[in-house]
Amino acid sequence: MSDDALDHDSLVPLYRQIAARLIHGIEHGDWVAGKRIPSEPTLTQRYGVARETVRAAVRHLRNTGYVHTVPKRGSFVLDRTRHD
Amino acid sequence: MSDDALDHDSLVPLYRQIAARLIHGIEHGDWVAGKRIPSEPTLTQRYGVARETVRAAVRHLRNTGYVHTVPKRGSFVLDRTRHD
DNA sequence: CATCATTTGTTCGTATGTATC
DNA sequence: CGATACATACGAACAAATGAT
Repeated sequence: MSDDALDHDSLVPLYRQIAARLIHGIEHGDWVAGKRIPSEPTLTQRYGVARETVRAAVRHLRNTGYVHTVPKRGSFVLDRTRHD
Repeated sequence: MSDDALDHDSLVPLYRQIAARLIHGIEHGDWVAGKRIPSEPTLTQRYGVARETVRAAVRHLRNTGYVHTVPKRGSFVLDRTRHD
């Protein structure tokens, strides 16, 4: 499930690569609407990057309407059915 | 209160323009001795510049004795009354 | 009710690479 | 070349709310 290693030499920033994997996972149904995506520490460890990088990725998901973040709770997948 | 947009075409570097605004704010009493000036992220957003640029501005304030910076806490206005 | 682990928020320090003037 | 500026990324530390036990 998109668990290939990140390409540290790519022109695509790490945070974008991670965002792409998360989006893929969401659209693939790994996490459905209302469910929480992995926490920052979890993603940090999974991808072997700094927390800031993970946060940038999640921020991207938030900005693109894939998730909403609840402080101290996590980021939850949004229902995109009405976002066409 | 010095909230005009920065002049990206000026001969005066952006970090100096930001420093000037901060100094103006300090001397104007926006932040008194002991109080913290806005954080780097806040200033970054407020002025629409890179963090490095903000850091250069704050470094200038530090070098000129306006503030002292505490790692992970912020930059605090110094009491300049006895610096004549 | 108290305690503890989890989780996101915030903040400064540092480094690298790129681009421009 | 040096100064300025942006983007990305890692590190470290503490705060504060939440939820489970």
